[in-house]
Amino acid sequence: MTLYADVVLPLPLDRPYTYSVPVELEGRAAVGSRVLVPLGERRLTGFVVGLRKKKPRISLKLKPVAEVLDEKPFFTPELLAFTRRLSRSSFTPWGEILRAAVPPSLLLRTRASVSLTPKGKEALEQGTLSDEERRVADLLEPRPHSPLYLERKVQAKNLPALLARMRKKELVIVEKKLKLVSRRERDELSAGPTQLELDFSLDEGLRKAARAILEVMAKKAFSPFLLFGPAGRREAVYFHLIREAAARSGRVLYLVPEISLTPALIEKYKRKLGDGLAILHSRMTDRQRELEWQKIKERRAAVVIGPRSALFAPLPDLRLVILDEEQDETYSQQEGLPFDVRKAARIRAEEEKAALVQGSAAPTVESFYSARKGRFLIDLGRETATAKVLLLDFRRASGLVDPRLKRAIQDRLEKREQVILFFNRRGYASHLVCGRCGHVPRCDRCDLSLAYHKKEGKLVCHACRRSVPAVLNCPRCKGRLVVRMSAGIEAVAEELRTSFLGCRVEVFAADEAARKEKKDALLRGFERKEIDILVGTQSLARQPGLPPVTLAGVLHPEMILHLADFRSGQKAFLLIRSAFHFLREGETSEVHIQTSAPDHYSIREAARGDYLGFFEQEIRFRRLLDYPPFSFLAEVFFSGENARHVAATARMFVTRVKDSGKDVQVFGPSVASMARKRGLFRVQVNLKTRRLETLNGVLSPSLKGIRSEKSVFLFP
DNA sequence: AGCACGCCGACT
DNA sequence: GTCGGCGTGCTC
Repeated sequence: MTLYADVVLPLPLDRPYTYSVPVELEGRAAVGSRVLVPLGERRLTGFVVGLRKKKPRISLKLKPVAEVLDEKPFFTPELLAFTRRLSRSSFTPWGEILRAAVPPSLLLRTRASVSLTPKGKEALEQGTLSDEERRVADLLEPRPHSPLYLERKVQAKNLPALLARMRKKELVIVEKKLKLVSRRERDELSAGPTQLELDFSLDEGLRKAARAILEVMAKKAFSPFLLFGPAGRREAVYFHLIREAAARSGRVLYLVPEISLTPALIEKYKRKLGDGLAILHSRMTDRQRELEWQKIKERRAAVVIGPRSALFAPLPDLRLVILDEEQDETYSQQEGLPFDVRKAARIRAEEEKAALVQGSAAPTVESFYSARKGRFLIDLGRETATAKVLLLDFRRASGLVDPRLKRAIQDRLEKREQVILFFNRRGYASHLVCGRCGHVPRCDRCDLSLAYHKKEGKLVCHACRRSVPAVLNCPRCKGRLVVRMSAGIEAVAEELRTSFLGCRVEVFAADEAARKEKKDALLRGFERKEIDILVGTQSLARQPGLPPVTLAGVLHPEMILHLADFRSGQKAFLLIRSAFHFLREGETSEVHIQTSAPDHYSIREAARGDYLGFFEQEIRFRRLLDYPPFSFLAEVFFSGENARHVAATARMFVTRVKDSGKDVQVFGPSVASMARKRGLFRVQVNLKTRRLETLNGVLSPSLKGIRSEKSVFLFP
């Protein structure tokens, strides 16, 4: 009786393919194995997700598995189940999730290689080739290349077709060669018990907080927790839990935002955790990643620290998943596969029957709400605030920077201290507007109004970063374009330079910092005290390793409140709180918040450092307007290069949702506010319901068969 | 993802 | 008339 294997391939396919298992491989093929299988002309690595004796009903003659690549299953059943559920919940094919989970070097596959035939060589010498053919032949004359390489090098519009023609004429041959795994000798490292040298003191309060979590870990059951409190105390609890887990040979996955994984932090963790620590992050080379994987699989790591990608760490016997800085926005809106790290961490913990410990000093409102309701909130207390906070009511002030803030800056400058100011708008003035017809120049790709950068005399699209020289006259009516004054960081910098002559002021924005050298130069300059005042957008707030200052200013955080986003209150709160992270410890440090909405609770409570105060009012607002967590919201994004195509897809999706007859409110489609990548059109559709089941019931069928790039984010 | 097939406009 | 653009569909 033949054995059949259901294999998930690392491609955007919606179901596994079935292969027969040759008798000689039967003993080695297991659920979770990597296998090399034929697909069309290619051979590639797939993952066995099921084995069965019965032949499936498809009438195809099944191809055999070519090779089993592992002695022991590559994925544990838990990890496999996790990726399957993640695939379902993120509407991403399982194979794509698996591909993202694995170091690329572990996915062998055939690679096409194009080489010139003797006949082709002859034709090249005799000059009987067409222009395009000759360019290809020139490249192939010294040695074969991959079609991809040719694609990059040859300026041909349709290279595959060109190659097909050349192949027909026998000018070239295309071979599929298997990229071999470099069977390096295994680094013979002792796989003995991992030694963690952990000795952390934990006061009685924290010890008590950790006890509930330890109980769950001992039972090997899933249970969520939210550690609410300052970073230092959270970390103390984490390390206590890690030590306890290690003592029972349990393993820990420790997720942090990408940004906070700085070399300094990695060093700190290494000091604390020693050899038993594995690190996974995006800047590693394939080889490094592979080595860390090996280490984790071979049980030589007790703790894995990393962002997003560490979610897939192949830890055996996982007892604890830590998700620190739970509120961090990059957990949901990062590049790559469209899933929310918070949701994914929960699924992983559920499948592994591990404890899930989320930590934050200012959790997302949804998370805090459910933690309190579900009684898994652990309050670690507040930090005693040392900094002085001033809320500057800007409604009657003039200029860009409040006179009171200016006096404070003056004071700091005299003491030779540095200042950081945050202002969440780039450039000089936001846009140009025609004085006659009211036309505003917009980006023809993103449809956003173009920002006017006075210094460079350019109009810049803040979504796709394209810029065009600023023009003086309206392209429509030839009327004169005037600057609509709404200042950005450049204007602020200019005002400060005027006010404080000889003062060194620099601006820091994501586009400004696009060139890494420039970004580094700015940061180093600030470190060396060559810059007195740094004015930056939100991207500066995400910059690790700046030297602490004694005065930080936040200008107009209320601008965030105008965003069409139900989380804007939380975002404003977090922006203000992020300024506090740049302060030097001590009573002389100050934060000034200059705002025209000093009475808004997000701003007032952020100034007071009162998360609970903020939460109570925000949750009231959410309930009033029926936003998450009191309703269920799906934000669906469609993107692609072809605007018409993207729009048509979105419209079809909306039609399907409306035709479903389900009780769902539909908002959109509308142009998404920010393009993630250059030149990609993004269209957004929001759905709102009272019941989660309704949302799930309508999303899958409505997205069925939509192959263009899409992402779905669910709230809460 | 690759890759083949098959259908319409512009040029050897 | 062919070339060559790209939308559509298939791969166990």
